[in-house]
Amino acid sequence: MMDERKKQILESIIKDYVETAEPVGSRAVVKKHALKLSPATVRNEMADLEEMGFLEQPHTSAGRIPSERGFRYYVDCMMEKESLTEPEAQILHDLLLENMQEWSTVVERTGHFLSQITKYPSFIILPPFNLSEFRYLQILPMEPGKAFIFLVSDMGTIIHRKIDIPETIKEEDLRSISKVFNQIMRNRRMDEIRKSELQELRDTLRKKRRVIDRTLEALEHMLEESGEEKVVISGALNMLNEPEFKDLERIKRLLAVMEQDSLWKGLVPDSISEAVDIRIGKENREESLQEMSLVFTGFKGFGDVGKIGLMGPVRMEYWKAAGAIEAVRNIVEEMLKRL
Amino acid sequence: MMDERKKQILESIIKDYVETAEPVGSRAVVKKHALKLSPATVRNEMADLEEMGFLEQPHTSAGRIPSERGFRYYVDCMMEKESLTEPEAQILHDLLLENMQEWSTVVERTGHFLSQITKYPSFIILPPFNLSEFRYLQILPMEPGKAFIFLVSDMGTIIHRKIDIPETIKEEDLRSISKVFNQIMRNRRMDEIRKSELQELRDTLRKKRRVIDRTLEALEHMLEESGEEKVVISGALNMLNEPEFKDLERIKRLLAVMEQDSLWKGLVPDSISEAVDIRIGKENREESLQEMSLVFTGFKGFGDVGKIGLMGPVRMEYWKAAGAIEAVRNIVEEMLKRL
DNA sequence: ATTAGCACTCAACAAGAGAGAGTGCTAACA
DNA sequence: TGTTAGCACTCTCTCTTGTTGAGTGCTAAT
Repeated sequence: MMDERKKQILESIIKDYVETAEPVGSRAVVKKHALKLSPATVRNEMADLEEMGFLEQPHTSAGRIPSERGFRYYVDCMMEKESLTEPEAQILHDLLLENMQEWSTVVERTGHFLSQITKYPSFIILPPFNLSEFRYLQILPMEPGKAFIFLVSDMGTIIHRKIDIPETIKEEDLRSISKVFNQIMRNRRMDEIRKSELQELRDTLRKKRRVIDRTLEALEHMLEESGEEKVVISGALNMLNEPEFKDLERIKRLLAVMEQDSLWKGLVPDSISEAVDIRIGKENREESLQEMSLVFTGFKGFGDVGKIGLMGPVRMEYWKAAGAIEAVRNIVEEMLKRL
Repeated sequence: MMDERKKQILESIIKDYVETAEPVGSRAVVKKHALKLSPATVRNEMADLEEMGFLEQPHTSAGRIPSERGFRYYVDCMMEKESLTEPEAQILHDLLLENMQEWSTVVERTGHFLSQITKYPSFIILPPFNLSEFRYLQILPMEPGKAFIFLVSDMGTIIHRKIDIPETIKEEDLRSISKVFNQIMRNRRMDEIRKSELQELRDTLRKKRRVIDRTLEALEHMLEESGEEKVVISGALNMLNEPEFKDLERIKRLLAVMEQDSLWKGLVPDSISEAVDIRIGKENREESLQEMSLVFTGFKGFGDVGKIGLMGPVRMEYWKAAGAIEAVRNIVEEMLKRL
């Protein structure tokens, strides 16, 4: 059914179409790839491929373009990921393993890197904070009557919040309160720390009621607030260079999609890991994503998985994107392990 | 030269043009404002206004549109700021004075609010951290061999950094080190803390050399890094609804401008305060901003001034924008004072 | 000083005429 | 039987042309 020659022709058409964004005709296929066939033969094959659903015609007398099913077949059965070039890999390496002080800058740079080398917008979805491990809580006095609570996770992420405290309380007291909190909570996963336990704490430290109440309040608040995945999109502008987004309505839709965090958060974590997941056009559940493709994968870290990926038009260089994503995933995971 | 009637006509044209984005003709001016004049008379006046440089014609036989000078004249001599409506003011009030736990969310919400009610993208430029007052430094031990430095400013902004420490050192020691740092640095402005003083510190605490060296290193690093203004842009998408940005090239330029932080940082702080500053089209120094207008003002806070503003097409509702900016500036300043 | 009238200009839109690219089919060919 | 040349046909794209309508500037009348 799908003999070698058909494959070759399909590949030709895909490569050509991805590059030019124009329907490709039988003549072009022969020329570009120096086939020892006449256009007429290729036409017959193309008719077959169309019947199989791998190609389609925008109108009777244009060339063919690959259908989404065509891309899917190519991706599944023929594609080979294109790994990063030597210099690209080097840059990535330097970028991440060099100066990894702040987690937020790492994310920023990684996203930047991805969109730079692929020319597609990248997205990174960080897992919710409350699934990480708790490491440390500290209450620090500030000006009279005020204190800061710091909550530190294993990854070095920090959230903090201001609370009111009685002016009479001493730094010593705050320290001992912190200590008790820490005994219970140290190295627990954030989402395991349930309200019942917090209640228990409240009993243990009955004496310093005021401070403790405030702390617990703040803590609950922090845990709630932080239970959100964070979405970082980089290089959104790249998408505007793709000819499919030359019309205003689409651009608006596209940019609206990118601003809508909730949409990304719902991205199913299909990929248990390892594999790079590819969603082509209508394969995306979310309607607003159905005019583009996603290439993404999960990465282990933070005790949970985050997601990292690229988006592009359906006509995207899946091989390059998949290669880049894979490389970045590996290095990020390695980095997180070392930490 | 600029009699009452001319003003009235100029205003008509501006209002009309701002609303429709179409050149407005003599007929329209008469109709819309029920003037007791014939189109012909208005035409004569318009010819005068054009000669004065306040109007221009896209081509011989279209209506007139206000020139940038025309807008400038209007803004300077005729415009009245339009204050927020009662419900708008209420929302703003609730938004800011309600839940002001985290400074970053305040900024986010303020920007959001501005762009929501005006339909223009808003920008907020936060002053560099190192111009705020220093409040507190704390070194906290983490896992063996690691510690966190926290640096807290008067505004509650926090920066932190991980450092390596000898495993042998005790929490006690860290605390005493923190204490010495605090004695020197407490309530100083960040930019006053010079390297010479840090050197002095190093001498005082000669014993715990290793930790102190690391701390100082990190501190220097933090002070350097934090010396940046931060730019937050909100509601960028709104701009795409303006008909002047219906063409792709402009959109790209526009979005590129918004991504380019450095550009905003260079925005001269012309406004000593109080006044709302308006830059119309080519009045902007930066070339990439010359196809749009800015309405902004400084706000005192953080011991320095930040900037807050709106951007729009030259054909923008300056009256509304100026009113909104003023209102927001006032309430933000009040908020910062209370803190 | 204002206005009516009129010829003139120019962008925007629609219709029509090629041009060009690509197809599908048929018949010839190896 | 698979491949190829030839050819009529289809459809988009582009360029041209004509038409319409809004708006102007000028002149002469009020």
